[in-house]
Amino acid sequence: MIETQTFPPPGGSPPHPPELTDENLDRVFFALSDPVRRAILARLGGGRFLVSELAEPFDISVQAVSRHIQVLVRAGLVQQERTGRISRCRLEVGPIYAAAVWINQYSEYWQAQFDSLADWLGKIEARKPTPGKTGKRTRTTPTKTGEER
Amino acid sequence: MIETQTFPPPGGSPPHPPELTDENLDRVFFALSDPVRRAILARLGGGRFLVSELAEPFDISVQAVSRHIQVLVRAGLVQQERTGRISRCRLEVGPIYAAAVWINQYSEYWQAQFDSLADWLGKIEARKPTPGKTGKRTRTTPTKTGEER
DNA sequence: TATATAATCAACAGATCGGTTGATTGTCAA
DNA sequence: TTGACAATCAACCGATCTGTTGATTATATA
Repeated sequence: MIETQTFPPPGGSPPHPPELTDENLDRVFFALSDPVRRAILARLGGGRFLVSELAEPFDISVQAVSRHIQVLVRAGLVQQERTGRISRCRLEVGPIYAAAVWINQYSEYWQAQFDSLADWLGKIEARKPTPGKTGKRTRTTPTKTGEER
Repeated sequence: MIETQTFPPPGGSPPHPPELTDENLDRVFFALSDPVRRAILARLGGGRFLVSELAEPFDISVQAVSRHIQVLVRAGLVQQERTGRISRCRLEVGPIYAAAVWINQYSEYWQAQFDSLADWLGKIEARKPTPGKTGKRTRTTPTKTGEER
């Protein structure tokens, strides 16, 4: 049996990028796996927003967006500051940074095939829009009862 | 309403890192959100493995692992070569690269707080183990019926 | 040929996800 | 005080997720 491995962050070092525990990675990657949540993060890249403001672009209820935000909060990707009846949300990039660290474990494998990330990022810099927005919810993970057999 | 945005890859450019469509990102991030699947990817970093070999370290059935692998295949992270009754699995890093590209959209936000990714990666280089292994399945996304109220 | 093996398919169970509507809580303002 | 508003809670529904066991398919092999 493979044992749990927590991949500790380096000694004293920067502020505090979250630890790369399995649980943290689960929550972060899961939070990123939904287009609505990614769109919310993209909005939050531009500053702070109320829940109602974040909900406005979507066709779903405010309650549904509120729960998406809670998923982001549990993943550490969003922090909420409650003042009175309003709740202002802001982006917290630490977990994204942690995810980047995890992903870059595989950079050695793609270096053979692709440009270094920096190179490709440099190439797309020119046409770079604001971070990814999204559209309708179209369930993307196929149904369990197989379709390609 | 925010419209779907596909963030096309640059002109001719490298081999073919998968497009950053919402659907692709959904599948890739979802595939990465499970510790068993991440452990399988880590194993596959070391070469090609049979399904039965990949299943061996886990406490779950071969069938369950087979379905995890199918999730990885649908995300484009694993390719299977069937020869006879055996199916050899290998890592495909294109989608991980694509995920890295998406994540690096946020690098501008973490540059203020943290080291550049390259810097931190350099720091942990010394203690770098093989990519993340995992342990038991402990559902990490909490139950819907709220706990913090 | 008969049998063991690799892998998947199929059906099921229990938990979770993502949406809904309605109620509740708490704050602001007329 | 009363009412509007921001946000969450709560219960529900249908679909999906992850595991199970048993059957099936297809290939090796004794």
